[in-house]
Amino acid sequence: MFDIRVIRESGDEIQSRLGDRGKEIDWKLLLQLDTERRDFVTRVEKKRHRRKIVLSEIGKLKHQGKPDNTELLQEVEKLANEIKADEALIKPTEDRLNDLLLRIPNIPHTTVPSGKDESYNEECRRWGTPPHLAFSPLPHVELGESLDILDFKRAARMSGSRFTIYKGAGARLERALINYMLDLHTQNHGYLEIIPPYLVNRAGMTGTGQLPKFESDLFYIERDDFFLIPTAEVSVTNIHREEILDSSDLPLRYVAGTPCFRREAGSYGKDTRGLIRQHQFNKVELVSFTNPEKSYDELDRLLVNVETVLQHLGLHYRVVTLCSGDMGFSAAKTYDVEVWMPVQGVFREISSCSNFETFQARRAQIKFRGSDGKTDFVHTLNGSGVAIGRTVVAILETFQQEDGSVLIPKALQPYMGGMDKIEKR
RNA sequence: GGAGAGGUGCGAGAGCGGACGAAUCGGGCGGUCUUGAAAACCGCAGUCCUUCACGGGACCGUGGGUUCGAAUCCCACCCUCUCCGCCA
Repeated sequence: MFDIRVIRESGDEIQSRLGDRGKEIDWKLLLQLDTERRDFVTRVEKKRHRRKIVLSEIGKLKHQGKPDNTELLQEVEKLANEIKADEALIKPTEDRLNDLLLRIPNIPHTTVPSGKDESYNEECRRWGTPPHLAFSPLPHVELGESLDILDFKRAARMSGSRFTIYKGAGARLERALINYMLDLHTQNHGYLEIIPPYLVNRAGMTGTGQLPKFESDLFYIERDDFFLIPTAEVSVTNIHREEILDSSDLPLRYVAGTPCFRREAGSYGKDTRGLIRQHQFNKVELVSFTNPEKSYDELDRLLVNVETVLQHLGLHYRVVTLCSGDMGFSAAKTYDVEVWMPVQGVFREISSCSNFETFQARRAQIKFRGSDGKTDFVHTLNGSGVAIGRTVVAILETFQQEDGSVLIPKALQPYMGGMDKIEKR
C-alpha cells in the first residue's frame, strides 16, 4: 500500500511510473480525501488538547477539596460531544481513502520493460533443449488416463471441472516432487520448512494484496469469514505480520509445500483440459524477507534456486522478465520461469518469482530494526519453487516413450522408491 | 459447545480510577574503560498521526458504555491458554 504522504508530495511521478497500471485510479479524489481527512484531524486534535487541559484543572480542584466548577464541567461535556461528532465524520473519509490506497498496484522497478501485455515480456535465457521425440507425443491427459494415474472424469463427478484424482504412480509422482523440492530447498538452499494454515482471514489476504481487489478469485467460507489460500505466499508472508524483525535475522527464508485454491473466475474456456489450470493444486513456494538494499540480489538468488529444480529434473525452460502490464498487482519486478511443454510446443509458466519491495510489508506492517535502532519496512519476495501439477505435465510429456511409458528423472527416483519408469499396470 | 484464566512497548513482565505512554529485567543504540573483545558502569530510546517548524494528538486485543476523568470499572466481540465434552 502506498503512503499517502508520498502521493501528496510526488503523485505525478508515481502516476507516470505506474503508467497503464495507474489509469483506473482517481488521483484527484485521493488528494481531496487526504486534505479532508487532515482538516478533520487537526480540528479534533485542537479540541482534544483543550479537553485535556480542562480535565487536569478539574482534577486539581478535586484534589484541593474545592467545590466543582460547573463552568469547566460544562465545557468538558461540550467538547466531548463535539469530538465524538467530529470523529464520526472522519471515519468514512478515512475508510474511503484507505480503500482507494489499497487498490493502487505496486510501482514497477526501473528495470521492468514497459508494455501492455505478455508480448512485451523479455526473454532472459533458455536452458536445455526440447526433447526430440521420434513419434508424435501424447498430451498428458491421454497419457495419464491410459497409464491410469490421472482420473479427470471421476473427479468431475464429485467436484466439477478443474479437479483431478491422482492414482497410484501419479499420486506417488506428485508426492515425490513435493518432497524432492522441499528437501532441495531446505538442505541445499537454506530455507526453513513451513506448513502454514490454508485458511486465512481477511486481514491476511489484504496484507499480501489479494484483497480488496481480487476477492472474486478466491474461495471464500462465509460462515467463518475465511479464505482458502490461492498460494502459500499468503500464509507464509503473514507469518511476520505486525512484527518488527531484528535486522540481524534477515534474510528470513521459508519454503512451504501446500495446496492452492483458485476460483479461476474469468478464465472459462481457458486450459479446460488437464492439469494446467485447476481449482486445487499443489505448489512448493519460496518466501524471503530481506533488508531493502539486498532484495534484488535475493530475487536473483531465488530465481537460481528455482532453476536448479528444473535443471535437476532435466526439463527444458526459459526465464522471462515480465513487462509492466503482465505483472501481478503487488509485484515491483517479476521473472517467470516457463517450462517447455512438448505436446503443445510452447513454454508454460511453472514459476513466478517476484520482489514486492515494501508493498506487502506496508500492508502487513512488517518492519525491521536497523543497526541504527530505526525501523523501516522489510522487502518481501516469493517464487514458486515450483508448481507441482505443471511439473507433472512437463515430466509426462517430456519423458514419454513410444510404448506409452514415462521415464522418471534420476533426481526423483529415490523419492519414487527407486522406480525409474511409469508403465501400464 | 460448557467452565475458568488471560491478551500491556522489540521480548519478558508490573500496573488494576487522576501525577501512567506506562515500573523492572532482557535486548537495541551511544559513550566510559580495554591493544581488541567481553564484563562493568553512565546515557539514549515505544509506535503512529498531525504541523514548514515549535508543538499537539492518538494508541495498553477490537468496538461500545460508565465517569468530570479509564490501561485500570461494565458490556459485546475476537484471539490465546487450562479443564470438561467431542474428535484426528
